[in-house]
Amino acid sequence: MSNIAYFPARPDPEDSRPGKRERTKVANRQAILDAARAVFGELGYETATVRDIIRRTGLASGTFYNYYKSKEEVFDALADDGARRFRPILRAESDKAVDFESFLRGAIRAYFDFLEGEHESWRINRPAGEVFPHARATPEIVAVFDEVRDAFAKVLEHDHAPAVDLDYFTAACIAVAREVGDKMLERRPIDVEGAADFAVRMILGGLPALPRL
Amino acid sequence: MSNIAYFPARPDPEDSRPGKRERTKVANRQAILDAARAVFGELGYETATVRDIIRRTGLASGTFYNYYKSKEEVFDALADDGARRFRPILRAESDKAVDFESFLRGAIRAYFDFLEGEHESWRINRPAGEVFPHARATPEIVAVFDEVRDAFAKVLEHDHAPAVDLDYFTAACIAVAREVGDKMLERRPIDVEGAADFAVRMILGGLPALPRL
DNA sequence: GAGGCCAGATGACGCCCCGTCATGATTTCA
DNA sequence: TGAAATCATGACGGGGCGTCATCTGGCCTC
Repeated sequence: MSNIAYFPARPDPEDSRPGKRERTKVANRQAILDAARAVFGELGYETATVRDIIRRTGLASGTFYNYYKSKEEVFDALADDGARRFRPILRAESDKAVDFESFLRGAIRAYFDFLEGEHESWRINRPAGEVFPHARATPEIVAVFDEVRDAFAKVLEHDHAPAVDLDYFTAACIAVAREVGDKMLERRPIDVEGAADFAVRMILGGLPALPRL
Repeated sequence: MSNIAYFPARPDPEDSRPGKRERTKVANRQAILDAARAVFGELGYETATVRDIIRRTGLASGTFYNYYKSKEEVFDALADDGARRFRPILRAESDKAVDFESFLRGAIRAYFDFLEGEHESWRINRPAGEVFPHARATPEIVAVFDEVRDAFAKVLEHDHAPAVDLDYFTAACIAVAREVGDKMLERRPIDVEGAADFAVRMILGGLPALPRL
């Protein structure tokens, strides 16, 4: 019975983690998010139920509602999460860009790379014809949109480009990126470079033709 | 008791309409469609229930299922209906177009006019934040997309324009039109001409810059 | 380390919507 | 006119939803 390392319940003194209470809360929230991603991937958003999600976590049904109000809210949280992870990437592109073209190319390339990565964790075994609702305007998503518009404004001004309708232009660019990105994911092999080139050229060519304000 | 006009149950001999059975069927189907449009407009797609729709028609709940399998199917029917009404308009533009620019301008202008018209019958009193699911790929919608792509192919070839990635290009054009169209509807006053000009110029400018196949 | 407190996990419950189906009413046909 | 076909009806079983009274166990105080 020497004093070898055997510390049944001794708390680690340098463990400055929050208490167990807080930790399980974080873990539960994450577990629900993970389960939701899997269930949405397998059953599709429409078919999936709150019970399907919570069942996969092993938690009780009531527990779900301690974290999210509804299936819709978990979905938004997932979308928000994606936007939150993408934001710094976008910001980096915006910082290193020297003109509109380099920013646009960098941002679209980054978005398509991001799409390809995310793609894996979502499109698992989705029933044919099932479709995700278009992501709603969660705070983070709105922030990304705003950031794109602001970056456009800044870079275009720096280029001494003529003023255009920024709202229309931003919306149109995001629409092109989203749609071409979607189509890109449906092709085999996935050609990020080609798709990005297409979107960039289309936008870049369209810009000088736009009506001036 | 002369033979004045008193024909209790005499069928109109020159009435070549289908039998009563068929007529009420058509009427019911239409009533459900109308009710659905109104209910979706007032409550939003998510909130609305099959019962909300059928209640407005005065029919029994079971009757709904003699016509549509679900709320989703009525929604698709409404979307399909819109596409079916738009198709001849698009076709007319395609027929009278002499080159890509005139076709594009005509088609987008027609779409935006159509949007502005439809707008009225839908966006009545929608709760804030509520959103319609993106229209699913119903047969008529797919047909419209195909028609756009085919018209693009025909007109571009006629212009001796260099070959581009038609799938990407069509998707991108539709995306631009849809997004700019949406934004157009949010502005007051609604400026169809301005929005159409924006979309047309953007696409027209982008086209020559696209990568050649 | 004993005791009390309270955040939060639990799952049974009532509610409502869903889709079905046996029934009856009405039209059509012979 | 009577039989058959069609279809509107609304009651019903099933199931997901969101709540809530209850309980569990972490945390804090002495």
